[in-house]
Amino acid sequence: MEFALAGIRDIATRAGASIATVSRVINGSGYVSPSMRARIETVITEMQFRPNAGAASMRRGKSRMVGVLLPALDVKFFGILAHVIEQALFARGYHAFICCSSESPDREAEYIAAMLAQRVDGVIIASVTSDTVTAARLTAAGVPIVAVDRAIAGAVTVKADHYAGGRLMAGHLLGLGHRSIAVTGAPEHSTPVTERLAGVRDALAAAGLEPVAVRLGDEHGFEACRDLAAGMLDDGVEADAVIGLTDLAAIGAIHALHERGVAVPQDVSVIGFDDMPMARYVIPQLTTVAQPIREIGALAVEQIVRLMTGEPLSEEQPPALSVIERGTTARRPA
Amino acid sequence: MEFALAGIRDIATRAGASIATVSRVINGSGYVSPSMRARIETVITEMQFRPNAGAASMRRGKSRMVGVLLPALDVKFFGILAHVIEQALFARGYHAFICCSSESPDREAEYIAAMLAQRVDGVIIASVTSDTVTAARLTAAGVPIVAVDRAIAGAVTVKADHYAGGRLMAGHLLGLGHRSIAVTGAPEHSTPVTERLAGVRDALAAAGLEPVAVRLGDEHGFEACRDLAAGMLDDGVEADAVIGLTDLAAIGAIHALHERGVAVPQDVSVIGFDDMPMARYVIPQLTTVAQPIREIGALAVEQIVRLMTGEPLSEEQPPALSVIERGTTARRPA
DNA sequence: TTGTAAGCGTTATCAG
DNA sequence: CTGATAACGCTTACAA
Repeated sequence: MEFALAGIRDIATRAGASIATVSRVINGSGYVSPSMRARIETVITEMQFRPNAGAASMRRGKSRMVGVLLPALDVKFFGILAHVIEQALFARGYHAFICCSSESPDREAEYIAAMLAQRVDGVIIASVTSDTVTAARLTAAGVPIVAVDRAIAGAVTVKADHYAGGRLMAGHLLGLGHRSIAVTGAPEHSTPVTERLAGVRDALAAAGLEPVAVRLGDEHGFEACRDLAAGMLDDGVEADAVIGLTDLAAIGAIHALHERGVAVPQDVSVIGFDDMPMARYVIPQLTTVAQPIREIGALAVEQIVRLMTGEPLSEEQPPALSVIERGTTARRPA
Repeated sequence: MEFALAGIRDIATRAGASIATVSRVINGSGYVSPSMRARIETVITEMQFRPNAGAASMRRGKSRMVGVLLPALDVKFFGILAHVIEQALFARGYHAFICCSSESPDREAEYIAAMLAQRVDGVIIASVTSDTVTAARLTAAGVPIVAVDRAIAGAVTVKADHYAGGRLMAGHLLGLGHRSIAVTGAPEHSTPVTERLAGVRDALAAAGLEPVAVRLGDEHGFEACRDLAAGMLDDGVEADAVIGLTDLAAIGAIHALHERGVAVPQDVSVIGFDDMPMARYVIPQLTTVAQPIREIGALAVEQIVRLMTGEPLSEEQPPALSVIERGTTARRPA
């Protein structure tokens, strides 16, 4: 015996009130006498009543739901980001509609359509494509949007300064006396990765240097990253330090190095980027540049909420990146 | 100049048709003459029309949305699970409403309420509490439910056989000649962890043994796991092998061991559980018991869809667990 | 302080 | 083959 969820009418009848009054107590709007309110509240809990969000949204023109479109959830970085955003949204009374584009532009477009259909009040997105069209689609519909981690031209963007992060990685190695620096990273077409690389190149150039090798790949899994570094090593590249454009790329490099009998950091230093938990799993633990991911998520939520409520944007910026010195970097052997 | 999204009426007027006809082409239901259909479709794309899902759901009594309630997204296991489930659901025409209970029963209840409000057609849940009340809440409302990873009494459950996994871990070590086996793991109150422990104990008992130590904790982060093992070692526990009830617990143990100058696997063997990507990050790579997480997610979706559509349940079971032998286990030194 | 009634944007049932 | 029209469950003026 399965019952349809109770409706506002059922509550009204059972409590001997009108649906308007019930609505008032649900939303805490307008006056309701204490006795009436008590009676209605009792019935509501008795009948396990939950106002139909779809109906409310339709009537109200607001869904209190925000779309969150990320490339993946099974990639640690985005898993954390999704988690932070979801929790922050919830704390402010919004629900997250989380979707994974799987790095596919088509998929991304389909999800944008779904979000439009759900009448989300706003969207937080780490867009696969840096083109403006998906953003335009949303803005045309009057849906505010904030880009996270990956910028979108013309949209409010919350992200770390990956370029600066690149400079930090190179700078740290340079400060340790390294001069022959190789770079590996993936996925190749991700803008954050590209920006970090640019930072690395510029910092090196400022010292009159350039990378002894740069190896980028599309696959960003562990095996792929290790193979990327392995290929480089087997091609005879001689480096006294390697920069992983992500922590995983760095860890892959460590494995490739280890398999070839070169000691980290005694023979070669390795530095990563992100400071994901995995950075501490390897022995010695990975030196890396920490990205303030939780603050980024929180700020993205702050901005979308302001956009949705019409408040002025926050001037706040995510905290700067910083080098976390651990065990995989050392002064260049003399 | 921001426009409200177009409605079905706008389309109807602009195409010189009735809303009923427009509805027909949207849903592909009933007959519509080709010419009319073409005209309407043009207008729909021109105006970027997206039918309001809330309204449709209200009218239809089906939202094509399923709630997915997990303890977290920033824990790799659940990140992967969420990803798999989301993609599988999407492929079948459903949208996922993903929520994180953060291991809090109260939070879980709030999300159940939210899902009820969204009128989800079904729920997939890895429940924090093994009690039946949250499930009952859903079933009372006629919402089908499938439990994933963590069983719920009376509900369709899709999970690995953690108990068997525990036996596998112990069995592998026993087969290698180890006799003094210690166990660490977290979070302590998670049923999968508890079940694995039971499997370990039983397999050991069958060999006339019992763990030389069992250290469980609530925190399941890296530091916490390492400290757990460190405490055990510092208390003078002598083991020739340690079982990590999760990969992270195992990795924490490896670090604790390493810090104390004991070599893995020469002096002590270590085995984990889950076969998360992290198992391959450590050197040597972690021997572990692989859990068929993607298949579990896919099967959970299969079952909830059957429940929602009234089809009989699938008899299929998730594939069995298996030991992935890598570098952290070795025969007991003579 | 509470009730009546008019929608919100769809879908589905009838007629035509 | 197409068009009125009645719900669906709620919020919100406007009355009482």
